[in-house]
Amino acid sequence: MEQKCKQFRKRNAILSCLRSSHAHPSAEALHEMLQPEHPDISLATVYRNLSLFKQQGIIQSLGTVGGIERFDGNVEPHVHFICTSCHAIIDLPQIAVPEQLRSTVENATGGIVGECQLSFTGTCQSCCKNEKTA
Amino acid sequence: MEQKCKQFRKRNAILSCLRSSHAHPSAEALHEMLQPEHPDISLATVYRNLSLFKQQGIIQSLGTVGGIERFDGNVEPHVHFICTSCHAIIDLPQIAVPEQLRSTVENATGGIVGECQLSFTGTCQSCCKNEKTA
DNA sequence: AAATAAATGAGAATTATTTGCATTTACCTA
DNA sequence: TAGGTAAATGCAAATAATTCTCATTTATTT
Repeated sequence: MEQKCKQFRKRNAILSCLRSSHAHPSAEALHEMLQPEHPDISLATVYRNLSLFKQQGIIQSLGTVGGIERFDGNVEPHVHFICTSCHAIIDLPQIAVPEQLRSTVENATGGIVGECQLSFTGTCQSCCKNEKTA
Repeated sequence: MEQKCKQFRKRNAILSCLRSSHAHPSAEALHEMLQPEHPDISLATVYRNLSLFKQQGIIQSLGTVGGIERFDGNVEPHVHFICTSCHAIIDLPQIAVPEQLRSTVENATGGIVGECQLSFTGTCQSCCKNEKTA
């Protein structure tokens, strides 16, 4: 069956792939995830569109982990746990982002606050296990 | 006057330069800061030693800002404000890092938490002013 | 259907960081 | 103090993630 709306097919594929992932993928990981359904999307297009989405504020960058930029399709403020061993990024929805500090920061700096990022780094459960057995 | 201990002269110079800076410099910025006193330190040595210090836990990486890694000689947990316009990083000692959440995170993930990073991104005071006049 | 504008693929270019290797420097011991 | 060993460094080449160029394709508008 043919898709009705052909506009931005690849662009939409990239966005919905990111949004449906909980892995906070890199551009390359996203590209690989798209392969089965869209083997004709080039890596450059993934990068280009991620850039665009970021600029539009419909996705967020979590910064680099192990030298590679990671993305999140969920722009609601939420906390992350980052495993420094396997570079997994896990959401921590049970913890609140201290958004109320926003005005404190603005008063302290005289600037304007956009985002607030709270993250914990460490060793994830499965990497802890592997360390034991190793 | 000759320095008494010649051991690790360059290494120590790099570390104390980072420690005495409030700018959270990149490797290259640090290299430039060292030029007047130590024009013979190569950029590779700066990178190498920063890597070492990080591994030893005596400095911390703040991740990349604008694609460039930034370092902090202060390993005490503290909050940062990052200007997305000029890439300045400012300490916010008046705000507490929610260290007590550490155990909550460990319970939620089953992993082990090392660091806790809280940062705010936005536009700093001087960049706000420049936007107005521009 | 033609014209215009936007999106994409492929690969080259860019650039921060890392690495190999020869050299220098510091330390230790006889 | 001289000689041997290990660590640290400079330089330049290598690496690798990301960006850019440009020709081509795809969509939209008239």
